[in-house]
Amino acid sequence: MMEMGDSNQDLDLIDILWKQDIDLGARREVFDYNHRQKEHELQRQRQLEEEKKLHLLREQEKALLAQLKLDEETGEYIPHTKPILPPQQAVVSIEISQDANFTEETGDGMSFDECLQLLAETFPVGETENPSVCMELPPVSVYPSGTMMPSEQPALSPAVLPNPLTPPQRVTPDLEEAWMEILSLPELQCFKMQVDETMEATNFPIQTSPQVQNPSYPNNQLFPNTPYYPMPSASDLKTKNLNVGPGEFMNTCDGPVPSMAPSDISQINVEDPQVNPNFTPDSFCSSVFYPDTIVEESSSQHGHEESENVSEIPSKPSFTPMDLYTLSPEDVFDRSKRLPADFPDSDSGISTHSSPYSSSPSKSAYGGGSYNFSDSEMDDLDHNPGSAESDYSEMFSLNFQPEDLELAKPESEQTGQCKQLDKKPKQHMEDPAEESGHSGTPFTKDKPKKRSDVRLSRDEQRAKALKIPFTVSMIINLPVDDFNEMMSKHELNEAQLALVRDIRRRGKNKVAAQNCRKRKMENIVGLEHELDLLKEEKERLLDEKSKNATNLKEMKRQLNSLYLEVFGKLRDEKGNSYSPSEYSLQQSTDGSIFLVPRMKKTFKI
DNA sequence: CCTGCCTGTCATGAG
DNA sequence: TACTCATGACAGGCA
Repeated sequence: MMEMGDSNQDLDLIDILWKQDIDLGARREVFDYNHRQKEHELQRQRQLEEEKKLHLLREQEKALLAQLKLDEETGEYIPHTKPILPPQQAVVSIEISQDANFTEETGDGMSFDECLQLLAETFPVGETENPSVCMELPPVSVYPSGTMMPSEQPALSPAVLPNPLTPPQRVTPDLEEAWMEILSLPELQCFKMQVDETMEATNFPIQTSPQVQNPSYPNNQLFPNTPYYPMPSASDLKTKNLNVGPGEFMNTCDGPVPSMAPSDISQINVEDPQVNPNFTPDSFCSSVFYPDTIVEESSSQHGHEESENVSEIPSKPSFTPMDLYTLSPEDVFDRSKRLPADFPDSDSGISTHSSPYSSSPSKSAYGGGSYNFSDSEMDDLDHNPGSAESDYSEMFSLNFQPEDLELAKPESEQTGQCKQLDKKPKQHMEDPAEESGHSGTPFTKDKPKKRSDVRLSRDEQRAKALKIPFTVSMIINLPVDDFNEMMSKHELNEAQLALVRDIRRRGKNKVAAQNCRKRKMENIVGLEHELDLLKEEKERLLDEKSKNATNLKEMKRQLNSLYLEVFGKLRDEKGNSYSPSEYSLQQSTDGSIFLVPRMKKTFKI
């Protein structure tokens, strides 16, 4: 019912517009011809309206009967036991429901074929012999092929179209309005809605900003609202924008979708997903760098290990025999207390197990007693005056008391004490000459002492050999100022100074190397994780691209069908249809629709 | 004995 | 300028 009213209003409006065209000087014969068609059209519309009214009445009767119950005794229809609406109200409700259904159909739920069918029903003329489509569709202007507007021309304004021979018959504004109304009818709106839905379903960014639209194609003024497809070739885009005939629709799937529809359709701006700058930047960027978990783990690990160091730093040096050997107790205590606060080695955490803090004291007690001078650098010491070894056994008392060790070691180290104890025979095995009759077989299954421990002991032994009055841990880990202060308190010769500097350098470099390797491993792990994320992202994007391509193809197919449908309804003044191979529909900047001949190479003025 | 891994050390450049 | 740190390269130990 409402549809009928709208259609009638539209037809009346078109009629009025045509009458205005008469005033504007439209040719008489055209009007008369169209007027006859118009009357015929109105007659058909009335017939359809009557049929629909009859159908509606029948539906109402059915509905009423459905709400009544046949009284078997009297043979009469009586209302149902359940409350029902009064007949008049029921009719209204039925109408509403039907309207609702119709609205649904013309809305989102309407298929494209239904839209076309509605279009055909609303404009049934011009199907075969009836060329009265000119009544509904504006008498499109026919441009000579030579005036096909190349993209270089500023605009498709008929006023500036240069052809004195056959000046383009500009569609009058009223006719334009009628044309726009036709294109904006619900029958065509459904197509727009379908296009919108398709766009939304494909997650295409819809841009309406004029600055963004067609930024690289300033000459594309023939279709200013043409959806912007960042396609590889701009020139290709230009040419295809000018030729929007139906033949190109299916052949230009990679090209722009021509916009011969009203601007509301053409406002859709489709960007190539591959070029889409909005392509999940956040997630991607967040995945580019190390995951937070890794960073947190690393930092927490560092913090934890630093705390371990903090816990163990104060206790270690104070009970080292070297300290007792050279430093006064209060001096050692003060330095040890100061260590955790201003300990500069922020990356020392990685080497908890092998850092001088953990290894130096115990190794001094155990490994130090092994006299393992296998390192070539220690050869000189080996050949050196036995004072070194004697002093060593003297200072790092072989009669070491376990209680002292436990006091000197942090709890974390104490747990591995047995392991450390087991390493001692291994050192003896490494140097059979030093074996004192102990059988190494019972300890062979135990893990031998680490090289770092051996190296530490070497440095310690060297320091001991040169009578360096500091612990290796202090030499390595003291801040520069404290280290210099400590050095200044003792008169050291060149050899001692060089050794102290080497010990400090090697110790710090060892920790640095450990941290460097740890970071390298973390980088590898992080990159592997990032690689996995990127693979997943690639998979997802490929899937999305495939879906988008499918949707775009379907959309172009529908657009092509609609184009052909609309084009097929166009008639010239004689009622003949235009050939899609010779003409094409184009839209100018102001939304006007033109029927433009296709470019012919052999054009002559 | 060979090989791969781990670790320490050196050299070097950057801060 | 000295120092510290990071890192590649090399070598030794070990399974």
